[in-house]
Amino acid sequence: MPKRLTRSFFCRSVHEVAPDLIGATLLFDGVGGGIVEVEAYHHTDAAAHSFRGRTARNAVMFGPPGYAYVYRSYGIHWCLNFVCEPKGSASAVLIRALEPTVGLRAMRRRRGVADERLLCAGPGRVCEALRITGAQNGMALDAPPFELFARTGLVEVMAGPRIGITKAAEKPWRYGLKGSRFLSKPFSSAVMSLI
DNA sequence: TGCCCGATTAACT
DNA sequence: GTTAATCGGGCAA
Repeated sequence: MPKRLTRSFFCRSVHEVAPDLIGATLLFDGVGGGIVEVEAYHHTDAAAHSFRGRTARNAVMFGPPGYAYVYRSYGIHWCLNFVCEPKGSASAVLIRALEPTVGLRAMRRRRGVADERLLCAGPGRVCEALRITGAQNGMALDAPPFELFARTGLVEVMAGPRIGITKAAEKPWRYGLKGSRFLSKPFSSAVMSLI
């Protein structure tokens, strides 16, 4: 049985936690799969919601690590983040894609598509498949209905520029599982490490 | 108060 | 490749 991720897992730099999440398993209400793509956001990073200080929307990012920060994107979609580092550093990891493994029937129904590769390939799609909304903003990640399990064994992690941003777009803070069919977009084969 | 724009997606051509 | 959908946050006035 894989080891559950606890609060302490998130009490590190967002740049350590983000690649470490590749290969971990995320379930919400018993539905989800393996994390194959994430992005890191830090308060010193112009692309981060926390960059310009605390507001009502991003308040959870300024709180303790190990909690979910969920925000509305383009007025349409929800996006899920994991808050990292010591309290107040205002950093988080955006969950961008999963390899769906548990609850495929529910995910297909919620998403309205049959193709496994399109169930969780993108941050908005992940939230739709897992039925995560603003109601989950501020919820603890180490307690139900969230379940997180550490990966078992080594994985090859790719790194590259983040998607859909204009500020600090050159920073290589997007991480993904090498060769996964479930990425929201392929990596251009630049940086890779075995962890 | 008004205006611009975004950590997106799906449906176009 | 391009664009509409859709709306709250953040900032200027």
